[in-house]
Amino acid sequence: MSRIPQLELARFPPASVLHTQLQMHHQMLYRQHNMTHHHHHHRHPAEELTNNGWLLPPTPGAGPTLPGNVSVSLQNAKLWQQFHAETTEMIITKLGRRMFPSLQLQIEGLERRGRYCLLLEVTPASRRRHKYLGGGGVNGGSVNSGRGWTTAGPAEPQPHVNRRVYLHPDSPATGSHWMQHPVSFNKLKLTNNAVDHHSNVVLTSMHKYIPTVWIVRCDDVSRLTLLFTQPASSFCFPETEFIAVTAYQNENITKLKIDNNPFAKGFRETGQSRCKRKMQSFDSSEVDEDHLPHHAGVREEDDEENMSSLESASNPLLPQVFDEDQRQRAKRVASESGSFDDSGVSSSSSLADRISPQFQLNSDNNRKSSATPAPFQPPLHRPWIDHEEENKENAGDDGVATPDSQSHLILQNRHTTVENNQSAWQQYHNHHHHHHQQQQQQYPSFVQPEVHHYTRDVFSPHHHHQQQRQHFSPAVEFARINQHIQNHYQQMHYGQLYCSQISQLQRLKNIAMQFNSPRFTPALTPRCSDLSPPNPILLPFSPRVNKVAIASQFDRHSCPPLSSPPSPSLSSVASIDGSSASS
Amino acid sequence: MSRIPQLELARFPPASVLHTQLQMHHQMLYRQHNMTHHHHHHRHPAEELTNNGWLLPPTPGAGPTLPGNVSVSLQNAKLWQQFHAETTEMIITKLGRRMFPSLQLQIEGLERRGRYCLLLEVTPASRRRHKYLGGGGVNGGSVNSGRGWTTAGPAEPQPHVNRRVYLHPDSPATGSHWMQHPVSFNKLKLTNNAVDHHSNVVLTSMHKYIPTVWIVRCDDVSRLTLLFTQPASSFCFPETEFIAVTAYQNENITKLKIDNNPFAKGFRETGQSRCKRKMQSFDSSEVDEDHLPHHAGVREEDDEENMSSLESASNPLLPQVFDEDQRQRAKRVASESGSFDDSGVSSSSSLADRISPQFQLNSDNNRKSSATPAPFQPPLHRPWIDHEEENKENAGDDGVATPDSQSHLILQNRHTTVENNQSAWQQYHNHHHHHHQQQQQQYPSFVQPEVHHYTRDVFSPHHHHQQQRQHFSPAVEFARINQHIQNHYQQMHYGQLYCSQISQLQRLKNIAMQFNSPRFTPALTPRCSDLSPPNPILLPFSPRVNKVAIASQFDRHSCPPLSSPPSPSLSSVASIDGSSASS
DNA sequence: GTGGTTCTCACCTACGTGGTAACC
DNA sequence: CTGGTTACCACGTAGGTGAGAACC
Repeated sequence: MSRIPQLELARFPPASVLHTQLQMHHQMLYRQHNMTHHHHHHRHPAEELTNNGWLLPPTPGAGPTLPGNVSVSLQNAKLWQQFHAETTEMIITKLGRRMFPSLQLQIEGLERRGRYCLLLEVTPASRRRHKYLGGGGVNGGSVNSGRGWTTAGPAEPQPHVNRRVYLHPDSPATGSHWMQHPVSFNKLKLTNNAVDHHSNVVLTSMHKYIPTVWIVRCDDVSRLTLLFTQPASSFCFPETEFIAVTAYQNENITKLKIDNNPFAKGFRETGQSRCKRKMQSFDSSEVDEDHLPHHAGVREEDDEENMSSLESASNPLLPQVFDEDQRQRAKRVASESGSFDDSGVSSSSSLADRISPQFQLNSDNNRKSSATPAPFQPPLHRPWIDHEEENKENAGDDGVATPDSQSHLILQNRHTTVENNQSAWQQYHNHHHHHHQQQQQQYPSFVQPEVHHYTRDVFSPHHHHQQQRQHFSPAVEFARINQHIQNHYQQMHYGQLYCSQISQLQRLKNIAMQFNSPRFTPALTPRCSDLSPPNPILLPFSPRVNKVAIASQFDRHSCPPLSSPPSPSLSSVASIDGSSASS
Repeated sequence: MSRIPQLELARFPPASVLHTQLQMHHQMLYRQHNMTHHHHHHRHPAEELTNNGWLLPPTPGAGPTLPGNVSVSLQNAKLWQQFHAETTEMIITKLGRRMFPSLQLQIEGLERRGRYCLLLEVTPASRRRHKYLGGGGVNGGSVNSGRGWTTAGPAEPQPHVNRRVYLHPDSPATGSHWMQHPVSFNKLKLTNNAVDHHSNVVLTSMHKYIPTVWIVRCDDVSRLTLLFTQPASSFCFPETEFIAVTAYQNENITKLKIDNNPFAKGFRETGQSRCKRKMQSFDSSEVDEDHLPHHAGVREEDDEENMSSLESASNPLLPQVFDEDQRQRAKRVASESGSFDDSGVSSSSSLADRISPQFQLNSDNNRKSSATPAPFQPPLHRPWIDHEEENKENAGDDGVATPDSQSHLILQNRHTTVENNQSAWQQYHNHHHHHHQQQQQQYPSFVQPEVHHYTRDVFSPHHHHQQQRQHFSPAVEFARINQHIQNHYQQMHYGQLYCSQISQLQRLKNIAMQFNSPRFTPALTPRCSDLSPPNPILLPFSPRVNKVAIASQFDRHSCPPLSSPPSPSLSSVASIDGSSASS
């Protein structure tokens, strides 16, 4: 671990700076939800700042008052930071693969009797395609110069938001429910199957993403038809950024996964696994298939992680050892049948604290070596991208941000017509032809008209890397979510989604269709994710697993100042305090 | 199978005859939901028939109009009938055990956009305790005279309704959702743990029950506080009656379970199970532990059932063999991760049709032999029962039916005070002392005041065995359900229940508490379940697995005539038609 | 000892892992 | 050929079975 830091390319996206303005813009959008077609073509939401409506309380009768402070903290932040130090990778498969470090959040500040929906949007975190260099180790040798992630050309068009969003199965639930115990998103699955019918999040391989959690208040069920008038907050944690891959590139990531994911215990070196992992292959890449002893430095890590793996060993006497409440509390973190996942991990971290603190507590030291991304790689030859770009302009996108625009968050509102979407879909179809991806028979049913309207987004990746930020979601955000849910509902069954939510969002969808789909498409900062700040922003993270991370204000009446949004480093520092930091 | 029919005691409970009156009574209750305390002390609901309010349409603005016809059919009726021919037994354990033939229902007639809750209440189906004679086979011999289920004394006090009710995890959902695919209750678990915290259904061993499905309309979420004003229908299927046991008594039941439940494949004789089952022990009960060859007659059954077991063998190529939609449809019946369960069984039935039709199609022929129950067994010495009966009267129960009253359905409304419930709880506590059941440390927390009000019922078993019947649930029915849900919600977590439901029912609970818990406690017909009719009422069942069973009208404005409720045999005959029979 | 309950076990389903090789 | 994707596999976790012994 301490041997390769300067080769790893851990990236810390700087936060988008005008998040507060976006927030205001959203609020204004909500006030204008008069079911009539209206369009905003402001390239800069700063134009909306003169609207002082956002300082007013909610429209009378629009719902109960908001809670004062809502804070979200990443329970398994330490584990995420370990992965982030190596540039997290997440496997995506056709049938869907879970994220291994799953988002496990401790939520505070909600109204106990209020009702909320929790959503996780996997937001594109880079405008660039990514590439791993020197992955296999063509020649044996401990130097491994040039290994790491670089960028390669512009990003491919991303699936629409409603294909990248996941509604927490408990939604909607009371604030008491969400705050009672950590909320786990471990059931979420990532896929690269564009026609996925399982409500999995559809991503593109070799692209960078960051999970974004949405908390949407939907308290008064009698007012669910006006759900988009309800406030919502979004939270994301920089250390949860990851690159979607179909096969692991960095073997250190593989090692971390094996040593921390209980489902991968079969590959741990402690156990009698059928085939020893291909780890420690940096000295001899062709002979490593045997049970070669490895260097002492690497063994240190193995030992500590093997120790941690013991933490999640199954104990058949558990039901007898613990009393009922304890069992439930333990199961609570594991989230139903979802394996120990990170709960075993969190305990493993505390165990490893005692054994090898330099790995657990000095992850920032390791992270100081993350550097040297190549901001402008020659783009790969992907003609469908160029083709896409051409037609994108033909589709009448009037709010698309320029590729290298500053980190302004731009609201984009288009006249979304069936024709436009059809052409976009056709391009998508061609794109798949280029990629030789499967052309499945479900595809025609997927292009049914109602799916048309909200299933394709012509490359407008969202990006809001700020912690401690909140804003209100526009109507179409939920219309897309609804579409996603609707697909899932009709295709899936007794699974993770529940019709209560569907029925509620169905109404919203109908309204939002009259709304004619204004878009929420903030532009990206130029290579926001490809340029790592010299000072790692994760440094101030607390060493404790619990109550690490992010806190956020959640009060409409006391929004942060518009003119001076906190810098990324500031918001990261605020996360040190653990809860309800006000900066 | 054809060798032992005269020894089996399959029972077919005659339907309660005054179900229609109960229906009217319920409707009247709904009109009186004025949030004030009001009490009905009518021992015979016939007194309510003069109230013509039930013929009126719903109170204006009380909700959308009802759908015309709602029909529910038992998808896996054939499997249930196989078990019912041997008197179905269900294992109950401390931690909860699934029902093996689980209720899998095809629902029709709902409004696609309407919202409904589905609940399963495991209703006591007998006033008697039950006992199996000659279970182990004390002496080897193929005669086995006297084997079978008999009754032994009165039933023990039953857990309260809210401990015997299970909310389908999908609730609430749209009619479209419920009708889109069969609804499976395979996640339901039965327990004998009176202090169960897992929302399992609490039953008493050696007692007879029948599952009752409730469909409750909760369409307008803005009116959920008046949920009990919404209409509800209940359906039950006589062949789903079962006796709760802690260990199987009838080895033929064991055989059926092993041969049809995929999770019990390890005990099938086809496979190389570690220990061959103790089946075919009727000729040599002490030597049967070995791999004895058995009679040809029995082998016929084994062959057909082993063949059927092949149907549910796992196919690793399934994702490739089926397309996406087919895979989902197949998984749909299996209900998420709930094993093949009866879906493999339904196919096995069709397979067995070709091989041994006399077992599949002529189950009524087998059933003609079910007979000779002992209607008046000398009651066992169970002093806590007598103690319970004594205090039951002291508790001020003015609406309790006499033990041998006719099959009138009696609505019981009591001044439910905390004192009364406390005494009832104390008796329950004593009862458990007598039985040497576990006194767990959760017990004190379970007796918290709010739990007090709705968790104890002083022996008022419900009984409505009619098919094709529908009635409206009173407020307290849902208050109890809500209590059940509330317990589950606080004790469980990411599991089967969802806070949407809890939040909605929480409001109802608060209202229902002002309502002061009127009770819905129809009396039982004398030995309704212990006396089998000479002609098996299951005879008219359709041989097809799909669309067998029950249909029911669901229209407030066209209720069945009051004076002449259909006889049990009539309603059973109506089930032949498969759908929307009008008796 | 009897009758019923509980615990443990081997065996199964279901599914989450990364490795591997085939595939394109 | 390269680089990325896919299918399959052994090996885990998690949990649903009845048998059988232990228990009361």
